[in-house]
Amino acid sequence: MQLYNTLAKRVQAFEPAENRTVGMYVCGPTVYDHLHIGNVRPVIVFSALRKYMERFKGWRVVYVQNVTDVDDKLIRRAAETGESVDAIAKTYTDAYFSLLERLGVERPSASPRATDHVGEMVEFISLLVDRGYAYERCGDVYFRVAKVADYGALSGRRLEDQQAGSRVEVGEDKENPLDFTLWKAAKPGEPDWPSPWGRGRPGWHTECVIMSRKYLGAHLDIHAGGNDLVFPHHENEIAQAAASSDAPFFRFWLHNGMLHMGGEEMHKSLGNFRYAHEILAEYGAETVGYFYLSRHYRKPLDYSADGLRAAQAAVGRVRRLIEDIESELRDAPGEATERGRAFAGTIAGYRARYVAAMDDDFNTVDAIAAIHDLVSEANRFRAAAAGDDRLALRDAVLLLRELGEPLGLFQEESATGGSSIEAGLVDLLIDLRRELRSRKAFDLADRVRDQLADLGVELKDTAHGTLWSRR
RNA sequence: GGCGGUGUAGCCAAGUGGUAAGGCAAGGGACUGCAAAUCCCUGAUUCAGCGGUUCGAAUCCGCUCGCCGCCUCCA
Repeated sequence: MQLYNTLAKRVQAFEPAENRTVGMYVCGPTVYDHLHIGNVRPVIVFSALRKYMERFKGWRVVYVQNVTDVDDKLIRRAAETGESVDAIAKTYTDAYFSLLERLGVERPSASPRATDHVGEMVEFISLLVDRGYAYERCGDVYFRVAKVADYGALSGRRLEDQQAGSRVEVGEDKENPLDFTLWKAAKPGEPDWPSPWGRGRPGWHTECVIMSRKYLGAHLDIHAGGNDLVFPHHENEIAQAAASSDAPFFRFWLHNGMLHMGGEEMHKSLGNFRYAHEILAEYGAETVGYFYLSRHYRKPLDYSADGLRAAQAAVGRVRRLIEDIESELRDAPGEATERGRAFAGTIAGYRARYVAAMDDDFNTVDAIAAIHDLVSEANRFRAAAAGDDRLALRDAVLLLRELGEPLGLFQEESATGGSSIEAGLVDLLIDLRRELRSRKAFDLADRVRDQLADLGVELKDTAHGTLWSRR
């Protein structure tokens, strides 16, 4: 498949480096608060990419996502609330995993925490100091940016330009304003660890270098995150990797666009944000997922209640088809007819379109369009076909579920199947109601339908029987 | 100042040289005891504006205008 590589600044063919195994590292949360709906975009997008690679490309994906559990924001939060940094980190790490579950997103293969790797980071920083790429000032250690020949290659900027118009404060004791902190001397009361430069804590950029190498080994295929991380975070990772070893670092760098609200980028500091768990509770995982994936992942996405409502309606259209067909045909016996086989051949074309779209820089928007065209095709067949020809509609449902799977869509079980008491009772009422309708006792028949609706069960009378679904 | 993104129907949104996908909303018709759903029909002579290249441009080039971002912690 083809993916846009920020490092190359163009779309390139992507293949796993070896053994059909893809190593993917996605920058994870700093656990000082709940995620807002902007933070959740890379979570949804890149886990969908992961699933697509697993299900449709036949690759094994090792998906590593760090948890940053020590940094300035956590320390500030601790000072504000009186809780310990550890307690805050635990609270929001748990909240994060709970959110993943409610989003229907698979857990990462590994979720290494920064605080579990401080020793390794100290060793790493020592190596950089030994090699002349880092220097100590008053207990802080800085990375010497000017020593890396192609610093700025990822973000497309040159050191000289940055210095000219830079807003960076020169203060501190940096040799160069762009030198970044590898190790911070601890102030009293802050979490700290021993190091050759005194007690302190690691800077942010180092953990990803250590952890990606440790957990992905040779499979440094893809490093992903929001495009606000291109500079300085990812640039600084690359610089450290180059300074520490000649071994190659990540080949592909993928970046998602920012979520906007009211035309501006969403930020905690701007106050224009909504918590992800609140939106999720309001609309459900399927609608939220559809909303994100109906816009190309590299472009900015504007949050809006209208957009979520449109997503909800669009998802409903597909789900209705699935529910109706399963309600009508799930237990129907019979073999595929000739006309049914022709239909199955037709819908295979939509699968091909979906794959082509997904392979083209993960164009979920076109992939979803193919799904909608498949739904239209199936609806037309459904409106026209009779008898055993209709059995082929089950193939459409299987295909919809297959195509929806990487996207986290259309996986929910219909309520109609199985042998639950509920299903049995609804079937019984439908049976009785059919009798009422045949005797033109429409007032009673309507009462059954209305009262079932109040209970959350929707009845639909069609030429092929009465169908039901749960609302 | 440096670097980058973006502007497509009422709304959302694909499409980067071959003659405008898809969704939502809206209107008309069919079907239906009614309802819901579904089907059919209705939409951009046109892709911010102007100019250029080309047999051909939403797509390439130039200029103008609007909006957003990175260069500082940030998904």
